[in-house]
Amino acid sequence: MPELPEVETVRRGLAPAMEGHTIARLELRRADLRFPFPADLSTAAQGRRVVSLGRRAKFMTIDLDDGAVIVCHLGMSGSFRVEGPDLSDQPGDFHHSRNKDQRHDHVTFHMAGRDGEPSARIIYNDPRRFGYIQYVQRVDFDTHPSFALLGPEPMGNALSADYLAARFVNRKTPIKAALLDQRNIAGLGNIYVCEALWRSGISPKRLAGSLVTKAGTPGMALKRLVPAIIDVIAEAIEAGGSTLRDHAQADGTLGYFQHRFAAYDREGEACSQPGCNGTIKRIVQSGRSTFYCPVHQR
DNA sequence: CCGACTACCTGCCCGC
DNA sequence: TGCGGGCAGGTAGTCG
Repeated sequence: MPELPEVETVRRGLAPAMEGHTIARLELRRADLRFPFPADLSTAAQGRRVVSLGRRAKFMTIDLDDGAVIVCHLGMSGSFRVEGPDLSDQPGDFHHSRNKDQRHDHVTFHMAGRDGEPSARIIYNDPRRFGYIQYVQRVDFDTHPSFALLGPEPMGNALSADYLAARFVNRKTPIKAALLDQRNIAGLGNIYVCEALWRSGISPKRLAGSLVTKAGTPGMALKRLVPAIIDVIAEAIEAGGSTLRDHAQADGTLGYFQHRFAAYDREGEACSQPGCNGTIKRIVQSGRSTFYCPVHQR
């Protein structure tokens, strides 16, 4: 699930329970996820106050009061939920997760408020364990190997048609793959790439370089693509936020908003682009499903 | 250097 | 009802 909008939704949902609170204990219930946990992570985090929750691309960042940052990537199946502080003791506790298999609860942040009393538990669940946690110093973040090569944020000032033209010129990879490459633009995943291409009427099979003119400037399609990316991400964050509020009340689980996508997972359905009589098709590119309309995406 | 493929892991859904 | 195959929102490593 987690692409940029989902991570942002998770960040917003966790902020009230973490920002300004102290990590009384960081419980690691296994030695690794995708990678081993950083050595001494629990010790380093214990007693630290969370200054702020942030996000870079699909990474959520937990800034601590000593200048360190705990960086979380949710992989394919990672999610967080908020419990407590003591609701699990209540009979018929509806806050207890009904949808998550607790065998896959791998990490728990035991939080405490300013008074030192337990305030909440932030639980990371990840069945496939493709997620991972890193521990870096804030001053090193931008030059850290894991983050230095990340492209611009879709919602940031650095993203422009001119920028993408410079990245895509002469590139022979399909635009679908180019947009999934986090070095070109950071935060998009399979769903939102499909959606942005559908909105901008660009075939996912088109080579990235074909969106750039001979003069090296953005072609018309590339000029459409940038606002399509910005809009679809902004709308997804908005939708995630609204659904998050509902879900937080239901069972405390964060980050699984449901959205009706225009192309993704709609194989065989009529294209909903006004005036288009196409049918959504599924193809495989680089081993991953692409959904698109062959009629209006050229 | 570039692009495609594979592996990592579990759960779920579908067809037989 | 059980079982095998395919597929899933991501990315790092390998291979040609």
